[in-house]
Amino acid sequence: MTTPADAADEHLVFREYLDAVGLQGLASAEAAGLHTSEWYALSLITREGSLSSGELASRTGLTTGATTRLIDRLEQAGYARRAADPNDRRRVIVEPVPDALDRIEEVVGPARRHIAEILARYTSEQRALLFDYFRHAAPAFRAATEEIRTTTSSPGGKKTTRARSSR
Amino acid sequence: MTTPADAADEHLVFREYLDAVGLQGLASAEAAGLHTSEWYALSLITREGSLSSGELASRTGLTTGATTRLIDRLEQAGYARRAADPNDRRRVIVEPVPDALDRIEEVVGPARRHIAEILARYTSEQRALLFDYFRHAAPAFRAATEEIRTTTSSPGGKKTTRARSSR
DNA sequence: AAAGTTATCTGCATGCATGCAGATACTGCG
DNA sequence: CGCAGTATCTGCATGCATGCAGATAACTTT
Repeated sequence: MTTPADAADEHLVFREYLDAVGLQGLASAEAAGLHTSEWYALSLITREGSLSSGELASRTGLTTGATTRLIDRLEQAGYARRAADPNDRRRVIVEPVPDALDRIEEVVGPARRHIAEILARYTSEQRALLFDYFRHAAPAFRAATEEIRTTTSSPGGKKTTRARSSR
Repeated sequence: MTTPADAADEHLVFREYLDAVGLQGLASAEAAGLHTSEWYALSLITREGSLSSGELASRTGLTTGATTRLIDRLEQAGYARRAADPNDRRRVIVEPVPDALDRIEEVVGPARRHIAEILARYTSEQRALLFDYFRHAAPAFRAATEEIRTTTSSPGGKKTTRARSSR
């Protein structure tokens, strides 16, 4: 039965929470040597298992050229690797390097430890509820991310540096 | 009574949650036209109320020169403004522009809406618990951020472009 | 009031992600 | 087999955040 004052408070609390988590993510990414595009791409190929270069381009919203360089960086950093598509030798399949995810786990370590301390003060039932929230919130955040990205980026359509059919 | 299997599951769930939230933050920042340093700086001055240019430099880990440009960008984007320090006319005090925070609220809107849907499915008591978590987790994430930043950045000490006293 | 110290700003250079356009390699259809 | 379409890569150019070092202004001490 939240009173209006509580509602405003909840608003602020959530705002600060988002800010803090986002900042932590940013710091982790920086520590891992990952920029926005790289993190996004790595998250994509990790969740999908693997993606072709072109698919990665359209999902990230980058041109195919920029995506090639993006894959170069991910590969050089050891987070991903190129593989050949047996059915179509033009295509390049990008997949995450398993060990690399452990390296990311390292940079996320501080956050995990600090949060573990917080979680330790709750009962098992309460923890279960929190993890239930985490489980449901993750897709919600991903949906929000997509919404933001599609709203922001020009809907005109990506230049994909395709062979110019005109002429 | 979490079984080992559950523990591993919790690990993964939390990992995905962090990834999703971080990505959302990244997308929001991009939509707001804020880069890492800018977001961090804006978060700092918002929480502190105001900060001098030099303090901002040391807190962000940037040189004073880079901080000047950082403030330029924040000011031009309308997120912050410069104010004079009445006690020391050399100093520049940076403070957030109140209205600007509303603009950030906009880009965070999608996340807030999606999460609101999730939260709506819990009881008041459960929501209270979740917000209790948010309240405690925010400082924990900030601590983790500091830990990551200080661990990563070279501990040698920042070049602050100060008058080189040494010779 | 002169000298030294401190706070911020500015010019220059660098590194880097990205877009664009052409190049290359491969597929599939006729 | 040849040709059109497709997937990825590469060279060039651009924009931008940052570091570095000097410049400027203001405070502090004696």
